[in-house]
Amino acid sequence: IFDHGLCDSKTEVMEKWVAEFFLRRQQNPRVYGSPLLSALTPVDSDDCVKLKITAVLRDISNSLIRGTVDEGMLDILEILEKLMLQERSVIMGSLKSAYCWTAAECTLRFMWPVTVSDGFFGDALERIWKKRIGMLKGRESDLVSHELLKWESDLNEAFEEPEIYRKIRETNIRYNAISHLSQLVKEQWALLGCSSLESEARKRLLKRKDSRNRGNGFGRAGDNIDNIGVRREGRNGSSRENDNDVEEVGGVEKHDGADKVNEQEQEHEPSLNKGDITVARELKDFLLEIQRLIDASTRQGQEPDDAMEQSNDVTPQHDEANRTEAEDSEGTSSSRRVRPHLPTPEPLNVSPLKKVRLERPRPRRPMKFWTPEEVAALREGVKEFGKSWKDVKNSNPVVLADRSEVDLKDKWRNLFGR
DNA sequence: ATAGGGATATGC
DNA sequence: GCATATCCCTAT
Repeated sequence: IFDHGLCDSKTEVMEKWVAEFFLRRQQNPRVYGSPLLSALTPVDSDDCVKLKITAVLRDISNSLIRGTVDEGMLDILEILEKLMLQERSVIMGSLKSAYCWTAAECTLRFMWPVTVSDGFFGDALERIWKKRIGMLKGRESDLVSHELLKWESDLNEAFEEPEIYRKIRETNIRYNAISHLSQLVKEQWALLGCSSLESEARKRLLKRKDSRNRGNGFGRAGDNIDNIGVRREGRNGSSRENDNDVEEVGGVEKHDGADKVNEQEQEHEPSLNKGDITVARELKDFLLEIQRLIDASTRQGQEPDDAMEQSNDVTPQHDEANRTEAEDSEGTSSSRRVRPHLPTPEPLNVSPLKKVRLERPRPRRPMKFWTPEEVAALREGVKEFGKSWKDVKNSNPVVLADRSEVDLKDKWRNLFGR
């Protein structure tokens, strides 16, 4: 930072980088995007939009981890849409679908009573579909998709027709909402690419390499460098969820064997490699230390520490790694790494010698003939999605509520097959 | 997840 | 008994 003469705004830059670091850490569902951002000094530059998107994605991920899909999620999705508009990028299909199914799920929550009149379904329709989505329509938002309009009409119908109400009530909307949201998050993380810290590290690494090469008389063309940087950013960014950033800085050179241009050069410069890894490791230790402090101050009165450690981190490997490194940085200054101890896995019972059926065969589901309406829905669906029965069912979940994907396939077979 | 074979229900 | 529709099981 100092080298780049950014002293004036150095706090801001630092804050942004640290914020970005925390927001991108997957194993940390205790960091909340919007509060973290609002705690920072307000800056409104272009890269700030990127940071805001990162914060929004963190919030969505957190909600998904907790398993909550509520109207707060709709708020977040609307914010994401606005941010995308600011970035002048297109509103993607995944965002539209996610919004649509989330809205449906939010309405479904109020359909727990058996009949319409007993509950708050009417209120939900009013609040979510009339007011909220009415606003979207008002500003001609791209979030208003065909899918969304279809749901709107289906739900309005359900208000009048008890039969349709029942069918929607029994549809597993939640599953669809969650998968669309996951898909959205995945796409967006990929689109964001690598973190500021990481791209800065790459820039400086390449710069150093370049100056060395010139000294050695290799003389790689200068324009090469930018190309390499850009290309890598794209590729890495799209193939990755969000990992620990610092680790990546250290690993930039290590797990990068695919890039032929650099492969040979690396072997000639082991010292550069080593230095960078050391710096990255130190930085990581510092950040872990900071995080440990934050955790200690936010976790008061929530749960006993031990339980926290185990329940919050998703994978046991990460858990172990974090703990040992944290101990290193606070305890003795030796760089000795403690081997993780993992429990011996339970042996799986996979003997193929005998396949016994423990459960008695299930009673056959009562037969129901296909109504012309259902057949029409099936035809429409196949016209649009082909033989992707999952999509066909989703294209009209209300009419096809009583039919499984296999049923659709079977019906199509006896309509046109063989 | 999907395709195909097969079992069971329905209608004549 | 036969044809057709629906539902179930399982290999890919």
